[in-house]
Amino acid sequence: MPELPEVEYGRKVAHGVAVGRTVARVWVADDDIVIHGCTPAELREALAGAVVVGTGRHGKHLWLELDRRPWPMFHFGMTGAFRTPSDEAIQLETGPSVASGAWPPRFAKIHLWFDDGAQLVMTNSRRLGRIRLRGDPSREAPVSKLGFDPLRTLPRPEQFRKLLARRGRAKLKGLLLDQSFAAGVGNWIADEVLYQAGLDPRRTVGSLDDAELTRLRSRLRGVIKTAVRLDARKERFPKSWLFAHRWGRQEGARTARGEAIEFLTVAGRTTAWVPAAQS
DNA sequence: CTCAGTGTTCAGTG
DNA sequence: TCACTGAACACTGA
Repeated sequence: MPELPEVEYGRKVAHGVAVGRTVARVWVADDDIVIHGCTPAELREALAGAVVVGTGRHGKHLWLELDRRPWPMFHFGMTGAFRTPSDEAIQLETGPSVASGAWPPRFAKIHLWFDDGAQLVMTNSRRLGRIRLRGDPSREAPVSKLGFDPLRTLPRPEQFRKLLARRGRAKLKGLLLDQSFAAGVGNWIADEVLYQAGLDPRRTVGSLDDAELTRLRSRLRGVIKTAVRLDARKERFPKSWLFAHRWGRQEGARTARGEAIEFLTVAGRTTAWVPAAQS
């Protein structure tokens, strides 16, 4: 479920392992779905011998900055993660190979060795992730087509209002999931934000009054900041959140406050919400 | 065996 | 033009 906080954690892992180091060895999977728009050989050549000088992220995309172009960029899709040999840390991938701590992990798509012996692997079991090469990731598609990144550049209230003015007919859930509006929000963040803001996911943007609009913006920031601060470790998320109680679509599921959780399909996605708290 | 669920894109509809 | 729906993508795990 990599949404913005999980991807930001991936960036942090990559930053710690790679920045300031030279790529000593590269292995790339023979996978022409995940390796997208270039060949495995081109990806290897771009990386081999390069110095990693930084990392970047926008929404759910992240990339390594090298001392030469092009740069590799990564999207985890529904199941990807960055792994290191020692990380019992965050398990974005699930399954027996992860539990067993096998190294290199199953579903490895790219494996980097650095000059100090550190390693970094991107896994992607369901192959909806992508690895691309870009001359300037932040200024080219797909990143250039995305909206604001709520962690780095959440618009001021006035600008936020302007962005919403053009989307009056959109449902709130659909708006939040639209990557050209807010990059990095996925299904659980959208539901969490709407729960905390007390808004029905089926409401339209145009129906919001000023107070509701302020709550939406403020909870968007709050949920993402908290999840990022906790390194996307879900077991550490506040128990007051909808998050901990929504999984499994359990009949009779309730929040920590005892409110009934119900499920809908909105904007094509399973939506958990709390009728007693959202209107 | 079936099916839900993750994120994204695209074709078709209103 | 905008937004929605459903399908497709690939795969695991319940």
